[in-house]
Amino acid sequence: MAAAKDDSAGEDRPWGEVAPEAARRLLIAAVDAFAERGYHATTTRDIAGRAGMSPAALYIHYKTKEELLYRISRIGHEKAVEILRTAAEGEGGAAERLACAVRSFVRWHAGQHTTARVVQYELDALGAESRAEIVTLRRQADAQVRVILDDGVAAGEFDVPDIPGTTLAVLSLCIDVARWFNAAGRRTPDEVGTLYADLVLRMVGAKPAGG
Amino acid sequence: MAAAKDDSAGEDRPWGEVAPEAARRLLIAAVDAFAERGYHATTTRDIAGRAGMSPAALYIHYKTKEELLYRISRIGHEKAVEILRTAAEGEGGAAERLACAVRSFVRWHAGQHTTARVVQYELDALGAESRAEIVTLRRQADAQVRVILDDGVAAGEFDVPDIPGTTLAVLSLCIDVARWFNAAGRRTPDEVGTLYADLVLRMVGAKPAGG
DNA sequence: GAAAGCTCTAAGCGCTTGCTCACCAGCAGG
DNA sequence: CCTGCTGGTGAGCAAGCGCTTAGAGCTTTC
Repeated sequence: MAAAKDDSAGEDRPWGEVAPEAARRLLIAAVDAFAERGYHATTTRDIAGRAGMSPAALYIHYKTKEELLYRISRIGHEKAVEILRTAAEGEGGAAERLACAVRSFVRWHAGQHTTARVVQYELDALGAESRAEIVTLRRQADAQVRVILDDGVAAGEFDVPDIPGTTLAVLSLCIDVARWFNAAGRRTPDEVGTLYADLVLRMVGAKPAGG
Repeated sequence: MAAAKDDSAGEDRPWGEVAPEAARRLLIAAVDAFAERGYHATTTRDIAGRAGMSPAALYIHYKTKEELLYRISRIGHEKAVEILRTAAEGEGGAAERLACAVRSFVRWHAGQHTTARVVQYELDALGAESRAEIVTLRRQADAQVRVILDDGVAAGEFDVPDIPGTTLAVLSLCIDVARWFNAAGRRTPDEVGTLYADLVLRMVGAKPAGG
């Protein structure tokens, strides 16, 4: 059980790619605020305040409040697609790749649940153009899981009567982790990932060993 | 497969219990608006407008905008608990009851997805007291599913290593239907309910027939 | 060492928000 | 015909919103 490359959810640090330090601080502040209170309930004053700056400073680095959300959403979705692609293109049987995909995807949604919450639930606060762009990324994520299921069924490893429906369910299950995680706080992201990988293998009727 | 009483998601009409006609119209308008744009992005003028009334009329029937959300959330959660309890207390084996619970819970989340979206995703727009009250209802919903899983494991019908975790996953899967349903619109609530009931039975390792 | 360029701030503009208040139509009871 | 009640309206208030603008401090450039 070490074929499909696993780790990819843990990067150096969450928002390293955001360029000027002040812009990065603002973006992180925005993620926290959006996750905590929602996009519309968050004020630009709140974001700037959390970043230790005046309200006007925000507009030096971002044109609008919405651009902040867009940036967050875009980077987050790219990360999500990357996680799933890494798993889908990994080595090993379909079951291993599916387990790996679910494990790392869930681990990300749990560990970075504040980011994930913004990414997954504030999508329609975006304008039409930005949203369309993000939806494209989302479809790429779907496709990764779909491919694994197709492979598994073709290889006789899985028993899945409804592949599109099951794809949807698997992704849905993983995504919803962002909603409830840390409400109780009893489980680690790793534990949830392992549990969910097991549940999903059962959902697709994976043969316990070798197929 | 007719033991556990099934239907309970379809009532006479959605908000029949809301007393004066104008209050009901306002509440329905609020559900639509909250589901469409989110609680914070919805204005009282928008709600009143959808109900064909002036902004001030809202305050004859509800003290604040938050009270509207509270009323919606309360009634919705009561409905959810009722659906799960009906299934949990039905006759038949654990597998039948679990399938029934998932089927009717999912059918509600899909069919009434606009209500369900408000109920499930706008919870923390509520004040502390209201939220606490709703959280109690939510725990009751959890308990219903938990009981079915306990029964199934005790009877040897299910194979579930982690009962609390699986309970969480089952509910999570059902709830997230409210998020994605009708985005595409290819499936009926019934179809999704049936698919999900099957997936959940696999998750708990239910013996295909008789146990 | 003055000019130019960034980053950031204090102050505030125009607008929208949740909510209120003075008032009014329709309809019962006498 | 007046009275009182219920359920509605139009106008508008105080507060808070996203965002702008004039200018201050600090480097960098020549």
